[in-house]
Amino acid sequence: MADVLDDRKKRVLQAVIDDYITSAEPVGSRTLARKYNLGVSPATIRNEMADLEMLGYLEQIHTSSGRIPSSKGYRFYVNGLIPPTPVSDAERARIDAWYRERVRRIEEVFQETARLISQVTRNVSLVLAPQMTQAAFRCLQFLPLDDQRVIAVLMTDAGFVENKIIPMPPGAEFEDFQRMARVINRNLAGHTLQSIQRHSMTEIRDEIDDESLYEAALGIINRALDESRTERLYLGGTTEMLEQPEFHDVEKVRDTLLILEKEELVKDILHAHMGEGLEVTIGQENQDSHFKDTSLITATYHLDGQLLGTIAVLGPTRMQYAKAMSLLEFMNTNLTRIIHRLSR
Amino acid sequence: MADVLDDRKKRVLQAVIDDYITSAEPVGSRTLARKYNLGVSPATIRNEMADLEMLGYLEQIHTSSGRIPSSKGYRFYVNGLIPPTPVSDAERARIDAWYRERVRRIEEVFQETARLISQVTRNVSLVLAPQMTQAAFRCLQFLPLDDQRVIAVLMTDAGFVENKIIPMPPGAEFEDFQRMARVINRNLAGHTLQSIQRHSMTEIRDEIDDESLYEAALGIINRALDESRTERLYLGGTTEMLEQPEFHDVEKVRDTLLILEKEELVKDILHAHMGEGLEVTIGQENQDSHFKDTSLITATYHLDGQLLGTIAVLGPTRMQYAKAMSLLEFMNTNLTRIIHRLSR
DNA sequence: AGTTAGCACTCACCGGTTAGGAGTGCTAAC
DNA sequence: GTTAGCACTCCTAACCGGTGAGTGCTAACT
Repeated sequence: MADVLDDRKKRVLQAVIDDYITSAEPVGSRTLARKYNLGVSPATIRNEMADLEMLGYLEQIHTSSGRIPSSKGYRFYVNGLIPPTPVSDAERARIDAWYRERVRRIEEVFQETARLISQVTRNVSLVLAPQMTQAAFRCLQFLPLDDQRVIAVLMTDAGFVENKIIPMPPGAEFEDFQRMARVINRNLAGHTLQSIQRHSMTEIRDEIDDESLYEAALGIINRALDESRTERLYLGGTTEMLEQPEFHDVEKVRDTLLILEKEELVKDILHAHMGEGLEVTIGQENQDSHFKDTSLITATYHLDGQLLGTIAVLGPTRMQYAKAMSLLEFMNTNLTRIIHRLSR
Repeated sequence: MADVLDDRKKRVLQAVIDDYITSAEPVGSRTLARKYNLGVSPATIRNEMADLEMLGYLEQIHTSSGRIPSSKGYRFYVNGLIPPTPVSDAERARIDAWYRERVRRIEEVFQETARLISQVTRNVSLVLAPQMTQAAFRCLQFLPLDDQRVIAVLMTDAGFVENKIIPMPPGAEFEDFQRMARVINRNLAGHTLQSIQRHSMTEIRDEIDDESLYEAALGIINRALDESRTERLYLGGTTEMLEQPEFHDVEKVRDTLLILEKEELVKDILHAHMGEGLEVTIGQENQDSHFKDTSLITATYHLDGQLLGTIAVLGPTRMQYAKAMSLLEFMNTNLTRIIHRLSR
């Protein structure tokens, strides 16, 4: 593998990619010579570009059109050529303001994060809220609503609260609910929601005499479990997407949106990329055939070392990688901070 | 005003609209004669169409293209010509199944209703969830979370529950919160959220000695008030929209989506149409210039005679009015039922 | 009088052709 | 190794004539 590009080839490749990312047009030797002072003539650049194409870093739609970067080209760019683009102070301020202004409750964080990312990157963003299965059961309490109903409130360690209105079984007293709460709390406290399965529940069943009471408690716990099992996916920026010339064709837009609507599919894809920190998947590298000409940048974030979720940007392979990557990296740490602030 | 169309003119107008609604193509005299047995020759129909154009019910893009209905034409159609299209049993079943399968909690009703409407009508749907200002305060309760935090739970009559985690002020005991809850509940029970203003709150303030305790209680009540004041808007079917030939141009799609993203604007428009039952606004009739070639069908629904919200369909003027109208009418009554079922 | 057939006319919508331009690869000179 | 020159490719936009759907008008028919 002669994958060691000499310095000038790197400079040319970088110039091609930088230019194509902003212009979305195939870029030719003349343009490069004019806009980027590479110190050589168009003819020389042509030779270099021919070499780069031979090596697979560039592609040509047809003879006599400029070159565009291939997936391999972008890959090389992302791995080494990418210019450092820290999130500017202005942008940090904007992000802070955004959260301060819009996010009141923990549930809103994810949707707003999605909006924010798509606004800044002008691309579709995906936010996978953390699964709660690792969260610990803290306690279950009942509150009297009226003579026929009680409200069950379930809390987890991470500060998430779930509530449900339960009709009181005939003949039952509020006292009964409180007794049951004590039994349940004694048995389940500290367990992760995941580990609370039929197993622990049957033990509790034995302790509770009234069948319908037990059913009611089971209801809320199952609901909390459901909630914890189904991680939520938030999308943003489907409008931003339309600004990209790649999506000037309605067919493409529709295809992409239809995919994005298949929540399970999208979740699976994001799961596949869940790992340490930032991951960039470029065009061809995508397993899913629908994403062969889009790139996906994912970043996994942690909450209290256990819960984890993913934030991502999806866009055409011609994407502002530098900007998107640094933004995700920044949001990654930021998100943890925001959530902590809110759950206090 | 010679707006009294003779019977044949009505039949021709209806045929033109019916055909255009399904085909999206300007419709000519020959087509009409072939597909709808009007009992006359194309030439006669041509004369009738010329008359209808003169009267403003039809329009022509250019000489020698068929005619398309004008706003006035649609208006006449909606007011009198529209064929009765009750929601079919199959569709009712589908709707029922949809709710049963997807809606677990009251908060989900609105989003799912939006999805459902857009699925059936293949157009954008809008659902304005009811304002809670008319809901009555029922009670506020506190639950211990740990030694530093309590959970405040606020309930309203309609069965909506709001919760917030509150850090315990230093030196305060859980007992203090319970005492405060009693004071608050005594003072506010039965009041509508709207009527709970600084007025009633100052009275409470006098009864509560600890400043920071009072602040905490104020926090949750204000939050509930905020929640009740900001009605939520749910959108559905932005993907469906793309299927309509009217939106085969990305520019149009983007324009429309950008408008729809301006939540306040959309809410205002919906408010303007809040009234009794079904309202249809066609193309030109829309105040907002952005909607000059779209139609909006709105339906106001009531909850317990007080809370009210709106469900709506937004689409090109060429829209299946009959279907959309009957669907909204059906959903209108259905929604009330579903919400009642859930809040029990 | 109302209806219909016939006909000339309009105009969007093709398929094919052409001119222009951007860009390349190659060759030969520097 | 670099560059100027040049022939070549191929996309794009504009032009053009034929086709067809549809109209309006007129004259004939019932």
